Amino acid sequence: MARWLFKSEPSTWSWDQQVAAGAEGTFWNGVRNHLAKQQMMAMQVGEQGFFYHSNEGKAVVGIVEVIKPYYPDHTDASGRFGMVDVRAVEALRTPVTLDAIKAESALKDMVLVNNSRLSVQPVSEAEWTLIRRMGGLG
DNA sequence: GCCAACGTTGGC
DNA sequence: GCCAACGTTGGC
Repeated sequence: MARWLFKSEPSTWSWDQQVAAGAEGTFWNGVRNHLAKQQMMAMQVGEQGFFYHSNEGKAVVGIVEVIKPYYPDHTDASGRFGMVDVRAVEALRTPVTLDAIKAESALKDMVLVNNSRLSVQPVSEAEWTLIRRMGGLG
């Protein structure tokens, strides 16, 4: 099972809105980057990812699950990009900030640290486990 | 197909 | 609000 990280600006789409979308979830539209697209194409239903607030907050705040595999993004006029559907699984007890991630040497190779502009990223199993623990989840 | 110009993202 | 990094566009 691969692990992922989804980035969103709270002013565009926040964790609270994701939670409010409930079990039906929502589509993760708006990705216009081929590297991010490739991550989404690799996603399987049931795989989980972190929900990260960029700009404001700058922290991992929750966990989402992929509930629909890659399909065309109707908001992309060019027809080149697609999206997946995700639903909120649970919030971290305490958000794990970018500062905390950068301060943790075991996380120095995270894509979030090295390619901060990529909006959908792969996360290793070790990174997944550690950030979950830092966020107060067993 | 190269590369300069431009636009966008996101940390600071 | 600034600006570096990066991706994309478009002229050649």
